[in-house]
Amino acid sequence: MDAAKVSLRDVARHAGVSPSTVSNVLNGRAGRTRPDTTERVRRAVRELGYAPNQLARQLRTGQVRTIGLIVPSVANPFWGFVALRVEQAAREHGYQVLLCNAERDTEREVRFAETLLDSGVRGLIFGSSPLSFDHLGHLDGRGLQVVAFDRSPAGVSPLVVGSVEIDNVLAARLAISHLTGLGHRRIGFLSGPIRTVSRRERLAGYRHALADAGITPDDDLVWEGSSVSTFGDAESAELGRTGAHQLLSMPARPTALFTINDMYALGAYAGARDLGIRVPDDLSVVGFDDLPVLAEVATPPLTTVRQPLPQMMRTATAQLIGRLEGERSGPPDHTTATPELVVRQSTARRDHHE
Amino acid sequence: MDAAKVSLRDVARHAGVSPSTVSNVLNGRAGRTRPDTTERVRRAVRELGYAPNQLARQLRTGQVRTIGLIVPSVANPFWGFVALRVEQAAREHGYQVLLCNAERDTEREVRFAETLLDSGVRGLIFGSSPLSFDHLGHLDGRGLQVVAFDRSPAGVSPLVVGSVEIDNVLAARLAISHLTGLGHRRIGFLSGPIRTVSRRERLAGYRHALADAGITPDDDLVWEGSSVSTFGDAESAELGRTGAHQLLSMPARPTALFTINDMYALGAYAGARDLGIRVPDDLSVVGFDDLPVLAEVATPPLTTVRQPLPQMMRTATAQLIGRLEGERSGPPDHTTATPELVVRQSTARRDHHE
DNA sequence: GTGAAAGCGCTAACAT
DNA sequence: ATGTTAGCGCTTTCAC
Repeated sequence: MDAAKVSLRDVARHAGVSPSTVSNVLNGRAGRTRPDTTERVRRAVRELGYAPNQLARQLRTGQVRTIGLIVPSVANPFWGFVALRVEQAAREHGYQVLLCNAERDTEREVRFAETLLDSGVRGLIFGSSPLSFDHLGHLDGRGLQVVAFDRSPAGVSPLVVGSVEIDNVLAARLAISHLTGLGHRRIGFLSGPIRTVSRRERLAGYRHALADAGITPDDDLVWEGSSVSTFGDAESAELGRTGAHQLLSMPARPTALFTINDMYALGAYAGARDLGIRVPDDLSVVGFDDLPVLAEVATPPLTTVRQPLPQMMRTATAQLIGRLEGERSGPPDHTTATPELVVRQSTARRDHHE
Repeated sequence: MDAAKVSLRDVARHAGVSPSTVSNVLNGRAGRTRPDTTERVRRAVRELGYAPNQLARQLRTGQVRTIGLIVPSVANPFWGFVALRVEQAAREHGYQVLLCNAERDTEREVRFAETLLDSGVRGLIFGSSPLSFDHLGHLDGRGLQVVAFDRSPAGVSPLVVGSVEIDNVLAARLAISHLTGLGHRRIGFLSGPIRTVSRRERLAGYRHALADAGITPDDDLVWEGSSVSTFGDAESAELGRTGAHQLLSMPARPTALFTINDMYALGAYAGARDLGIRVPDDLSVVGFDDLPVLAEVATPPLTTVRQPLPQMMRTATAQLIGRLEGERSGPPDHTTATPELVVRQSTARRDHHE
């Protein structure tokens, strides 16, 4: 009854068969054994409460049904949702997910990758972070396969077997043309360090869209906060607030703000409030991500750009597992999803109040 | 250079020594080897880019420097912060953390526990969830050790070697007496399913504090939402909104709301707004958790009860690892931390506007 | 101070 | 249809 240390051998003895038979029965290769033997083994397993030692199994087979998910910050609910989706998809393939919180720190990314590799994990999904995968270059040749999410495969590391992202340029255009359509001409761009591909692209999209509307981009309106804290994206909101303070204290202050994610937008709300500036009456705000519920319950409900997360994560996971199981090979798979603007109540016509 | 499949034997050969010597050098048992041998081995390791196979090591030693953290919902940033802290503390002891998202589902908890056990993990930290640990009873005897956070060890399972929680009764009293002190007499209690010890205790504290203020608790003011969605705590905010709708539509509606966590509070904000009820002018709201930044940037900034998370998680982690390493034994360790009320701007005097 | 040998629990050829 | 055997990569007595 006590499952303390029953090994496969114990089961074999108890059932009066050899270890290999037990192994065969347990690994679906029934049919290879006579029904009654199979039954005897099954019963022994049950009676002894046998649970296979995965360590031994994995050591022997070299197969580990686990993938790693490396995210920039578990404190940002966005990544919580990403994790949720990946885990869900992985489970459908019989895989487990190891969630690693890298805090946007390259060194930590490397350590995670190494540790996982050492314990047999061969597949990793990376959430957006540094520009390239150069820091993982030395891991090449160890069988590692990487799928990038929201992080272009630009570095073209041989490790990268796939990528999933949205069209960030388009996403930014969506946001900006919504704003210009409402008559805004001085639109701020609020972001943390622009060191990821996705952030670069969003900035590019912002500039293009402005130009398209006949507005000359003004770099003074681009605020790039630099993080100091080691505590990740709680900080996002904080940065959004600080950025808003600065941008809104300019002589010719912006009438609208486009933020790099919803946490920044929420922070910007607070920043505006601090200065007695009302959203959306005096200031329009567009966020990014459409954080489930949070964006909706915010005061006022946040207009934001949504990424189709569920499909994206499903795709990323399937790509990775496909590679791991050798069903897929050849050049990397790249998927680009289409963003969508969700208009709520944080944006209003500029002339509204003038 | 290629770290593909260098094993300890390869290193030994390369250095002209035996495997055991390499093992000794690598496991700190230097001093047992002559300095020059040690050096030779070290060089070989470097030259070959050797990385020990943890699977093999763990199989042999039975030691796995990994603990599991089971949380009810990674989509609630609160648990993200918990994870952050646990991981931080664990790292200081040289341990890794496996983050498991149980979605408040007992079956998933069991599966996680079993899977981890099968891969050698012996220590688990459980975030609040069901009332007891009965569902894990069958795992007894497999060497599992559990520390409960925000989840009383009431079930007194032999698995539980420690627990860390705040004084939830006191926490609720803090919130309620703040409110009664402001003149509120009809105070709603907004929660999801009251199936955890901590939620029960908060409800008890709410009732006591009311009684202390000479108010007869009215059960119509206790709203216990039932979750349906499988998507965890994004739902919290949703439930908060729904609950607020109901409570605020009563003939004699409450003038204040105490919510089971900050996500509910944010949801309640939205619910009130939907009905044209202003916070804090027409309705005071007190949350729970003090979600970093989110509570602060909310509109209005949220008055809430704070748990001293960093210390609590540090304690929980240390307790668990202490047990795993056999430094600690005997009866379970219980720690109760003291909550603190953070007053911001979501609460106001009741007579304010009457 | 160093090496030889056994074995952790499992699987997979290869017999029988 | 089942059993025998070898070995995944490591650690650890126990000899030398």
